[in-house]
Amino acid sequence: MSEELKYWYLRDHKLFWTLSMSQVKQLCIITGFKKAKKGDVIYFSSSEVPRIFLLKKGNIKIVEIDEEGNETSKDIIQKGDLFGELTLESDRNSSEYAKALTDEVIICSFLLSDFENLMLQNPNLALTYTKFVGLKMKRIKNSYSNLISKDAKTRLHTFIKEWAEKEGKFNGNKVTIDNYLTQADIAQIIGTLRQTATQLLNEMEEKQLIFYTRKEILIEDVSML
Amino acid sequence: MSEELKYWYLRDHKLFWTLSMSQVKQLCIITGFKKAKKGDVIYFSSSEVPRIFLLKKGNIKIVEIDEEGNETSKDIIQKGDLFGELTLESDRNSSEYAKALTDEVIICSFLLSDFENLMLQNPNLALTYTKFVGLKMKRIKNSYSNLISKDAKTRLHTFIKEWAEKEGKFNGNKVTIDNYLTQADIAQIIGTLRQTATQLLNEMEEKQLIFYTRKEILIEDVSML
DNA sequence: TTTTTAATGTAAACTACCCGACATTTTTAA
DNA sequence: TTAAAAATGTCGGGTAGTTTACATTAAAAA
Repeated sequence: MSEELKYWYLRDHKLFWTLSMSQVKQLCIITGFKKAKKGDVIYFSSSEVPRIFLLKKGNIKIVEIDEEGNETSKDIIQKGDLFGELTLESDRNSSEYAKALTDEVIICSFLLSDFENLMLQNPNLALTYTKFVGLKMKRIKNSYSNLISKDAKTRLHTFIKEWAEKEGKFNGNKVTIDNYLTQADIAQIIGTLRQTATQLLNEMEEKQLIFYTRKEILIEDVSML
Repeated sequence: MSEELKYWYLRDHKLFWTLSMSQVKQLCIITGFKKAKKGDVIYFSSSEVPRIFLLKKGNIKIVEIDEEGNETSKDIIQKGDLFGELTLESDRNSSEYAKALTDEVIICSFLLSDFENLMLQNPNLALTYTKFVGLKMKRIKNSYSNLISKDAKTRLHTFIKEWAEKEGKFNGNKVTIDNYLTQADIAQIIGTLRQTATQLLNEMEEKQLIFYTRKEILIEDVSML
């Protein structure tokens, strides 16, 4: 991949707007790129040096495995999101990996240490980055309080509504979402069983609220959710 | 309060170690202090300018009120913790306030804008702060995934164990925690009903795992939780 | 195309937890 | 010291959601 292209991959991300061209190029030098297809597993919290990743295209999910080998979806990462050692602390004893959810996934990454150096040289970047992490935290907190106070149906409705707002193609009140998640994925996100999610989705379909296929989700009227 | 005292209040916090004396004093000039007694309500996300708060002494909880007037504990803040507009973005439409949980609470605060300026002047502070926020996010994420995958009993055990590790006085395997939470508070933190929490706590007491009073919690053997 | 694997659909038994209701104890305020 | 308020204890009845188990359908792989 050409240096120029790398440059633009980073440059058009909000986080790096405050940087000068030469500073972005400095990051570019140490930047890695990865392409992946649907289903591919991407390791990132491996034995290598800690990195920060930036999802340029497609969608991935972060999966964690516990001692017994059970997989749990920890997070869904969307285009433009950062992931990896966001806390700027490497975390040895976590066994996470990423899995591509869409056909073409492009991830670029840079070394944590290089990023830190750049932040030291450019405090504005640190500020922007903190706001970035902060926003993410706010979102997590939000779904957190959703989880403890609302029932599964409400959680599903909220999730679909948010998904639609983030990625849906609007057409009046109708929205089409490109569905790259399985019902098992959705279930994990809203914190319930796959069977419960299936049941609820079918219930919504009966009520003509949505039309679910493996390729896309059609919402008749977002305001009804 | 003397300028000198203010200085030390800030100075002994990890976050400000990298700052020179004059820089801390710069923050001090615009710093506010508040003392509160148990039960006192402290407003912070009010109509004023956005601030960052630092809890110097005691414990407080962050409470949110929804449209119907229901109170929910959102967070427990411990000595040394930062709270407020951590995301560096002011959040207008949230109606949160803090409530003192312990007898003597000391909070100091500074303006978000002043803090930002200081971060721009001192990249090291920016980096430290970023790590601080990142750590907080990691903790939240952790309890989040606890909430969806574990049952109430496990959640309670995990909570008490973490609490003990953070604040308990160890004596071999025995730990004493200064108990400033009501069972209702604990219930909200672990995302269950007050009655359920009471039941589980009594169950633990029957099994001689803990001894619960309103003043303190005695854990016979932390490794048993 | 056929085979294999993954995703979705369905349903009964079971249970952890919620919900309401009230009693008792402790703390705070009068 | 007494009255009021807050915190804790206890107990069923109800149910949302889990668990287990298997059937059907769609998508990859052979």
